[in-house]
Amino acid sequence: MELSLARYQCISLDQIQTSPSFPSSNHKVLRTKPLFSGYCFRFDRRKLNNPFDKIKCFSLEQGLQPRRPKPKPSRTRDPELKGTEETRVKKPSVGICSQIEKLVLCSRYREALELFEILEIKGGFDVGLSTYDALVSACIGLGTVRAVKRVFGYMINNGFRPDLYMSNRLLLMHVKCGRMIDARRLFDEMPRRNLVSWNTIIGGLVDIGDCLEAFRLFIIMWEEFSDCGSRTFATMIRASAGLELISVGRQLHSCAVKMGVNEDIFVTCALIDMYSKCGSIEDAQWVFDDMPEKTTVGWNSIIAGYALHGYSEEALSMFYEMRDSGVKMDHFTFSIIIRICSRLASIERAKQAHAGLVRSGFGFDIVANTALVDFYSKWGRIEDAQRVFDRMPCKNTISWNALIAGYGYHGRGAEAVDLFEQMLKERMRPNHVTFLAVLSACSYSRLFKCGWEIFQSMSRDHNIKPRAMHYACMIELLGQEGLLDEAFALIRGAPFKPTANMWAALLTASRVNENFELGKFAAEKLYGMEPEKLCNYVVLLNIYNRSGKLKEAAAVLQTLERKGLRMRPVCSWIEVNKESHVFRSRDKRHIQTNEIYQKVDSLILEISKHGYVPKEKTLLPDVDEQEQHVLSYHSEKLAIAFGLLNTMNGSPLQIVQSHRICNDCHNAIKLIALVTRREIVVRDASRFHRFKDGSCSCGDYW
DNA sequence: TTAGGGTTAG
Repeated sequence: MELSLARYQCISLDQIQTSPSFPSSNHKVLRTKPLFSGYCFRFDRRKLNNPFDKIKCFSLEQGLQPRRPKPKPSRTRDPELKGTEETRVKKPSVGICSQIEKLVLCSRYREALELFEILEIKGGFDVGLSTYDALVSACIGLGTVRAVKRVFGYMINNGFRPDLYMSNRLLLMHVKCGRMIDARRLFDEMPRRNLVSWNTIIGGLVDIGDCLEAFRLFIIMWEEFSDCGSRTFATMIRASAGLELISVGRQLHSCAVKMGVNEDIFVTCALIDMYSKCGSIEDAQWVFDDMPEKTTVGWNSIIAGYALHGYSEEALSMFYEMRDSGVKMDHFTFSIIIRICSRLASIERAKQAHAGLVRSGFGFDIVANTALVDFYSKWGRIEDAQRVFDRMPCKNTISWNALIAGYGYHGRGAEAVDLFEQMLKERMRPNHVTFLAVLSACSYSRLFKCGWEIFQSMSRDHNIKPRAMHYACMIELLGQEGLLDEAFALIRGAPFKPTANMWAALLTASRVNENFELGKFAAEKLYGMEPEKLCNYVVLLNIYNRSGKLKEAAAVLQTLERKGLRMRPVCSWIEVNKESHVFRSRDKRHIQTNEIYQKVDSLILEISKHGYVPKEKTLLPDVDEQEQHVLSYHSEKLAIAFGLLNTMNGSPLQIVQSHRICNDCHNAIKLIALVTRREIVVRDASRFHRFKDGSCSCGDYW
């Protein structure tokens, strides 16, 4: 592989610190000299300030020579490489210990730990290194904190002093079971460390997302060993991806080439992933094309890369290429494909992926099943989502979050809250996403009291500080209750600077409550905070238009034109016979316009018999009398009418919208589904828009 | 000598 020197220039810690994912703490810019600069890896030695004062400047040049074979280790037995004698003066327990070891060999970890209970209860047994090693494997296999505490506690109580090998195993056990604080303490207290110890702790730091600390340790490690292998490179490339720093990743790539480890399969896959996560799918493709033998992980990485960049069709065609090449698919492949289907709204392909998942023996995989729960709930099949969830043999917080959010999307807030309570009863720890899901569900279903109680319990009972999105949910909830003063007070009382999302939620609340002054205030805040963001101009424009401030609206339009920002009126679309049909409110461009309008009129008449009364209140002070009529021809109703005219009786309709559905359309569509006996699914093109603007009246833009 | 690495879900 040829590398251009010009592409692999200079990284420095200040680049890391200015990356979007770097925590905005008080860390100073410490290093202006590059970590790696081209092929001349030399640094001035100088002392650095806190918090990295332990890092001394170092020279990488010796570490970048082609790898020399390591000298053979001495055959002399190192006293530290053997378990201490203290472990050998106890009661013999050969039977139990060998049974534990055999169970672990068969991956029957739970049973092994059940047997270990006998040793725990009776105590005083002679437990050998191999048994401790097996118990560590059992803990890693199960991944439970309780098992780690039991095994580690037993070792300490029995005076076991681990050698370097066992110290590394214990370190790994803590890392893999999510006990990073203990792992770090163990690592810091290790009398001797080798490359395995460093790789283990650095890998753990990357796993928990502390990539900067991983880099800090990597630098110290390099100073200590002047060497590292492909394992370290794979991990550090992953850390660059975590920090979204392509320049760092490129330099590591350069180093890997120089050290001859770039063709290592782990390094290659990490590079593909790093390039795609850092925004360069072209580089990812380049590394992938260069792979001498394309493995399952390689394919997974490149497909996930395309999906990440929004190239869902390309990702699917790569998936078909993978399938045709005969490479085995794994549970990662299916998880990625299900997510792509979710984006493409392709129920047929998702069903095929679901069937493939089961056929390939990954039917119980937690990640793929969670992706399925998310898919089915987003696409209007909450019962299917519930079924998949119920059949999952093991669930984690993410699985629960997917289902709770699903009930939320469906306006079934009470069930979402019930699920949340059930989750707590089952001792599953909620995280900030759980609260976002349940608070959004409360917001959609207008469960004010419930939402407020859950919001307050976040920090009180679960030690989770509410973030801006949680505040935005609460502002929306307060707004729905007409409590605008309280909503504004919540923004002012937030322990951080109000974010655009929070102001956007207040804006929506103001519009719903017809408080134009507060709405304008919130919109101008938004405008001031993100002057380059199109949607804020659009929100402000919509506000001005609706309040009849035509001069101000014209000024916003001029600004947009000057900046070259283009906006589109809100719209809905439906796919019929593999062709998308896009509708705007009062749209009359479609070839079937007359039929569509007649269909809408007949539908409105039909659902009126079932109690439908157009009741969306307009916020316009200067609304014309035709507004009620306009409501009938909102884009989603036109799309549904078109769908009913052009699809078979009984087949489901799927409508996608650029915006959030209004109450009137929501009520009308529910009744249309009832009278036509059709399943109708309406989905926001991006659910992240939901706090931006609660309206879908004609004349709005997005 | 053993042990440490890459891709997935909300």
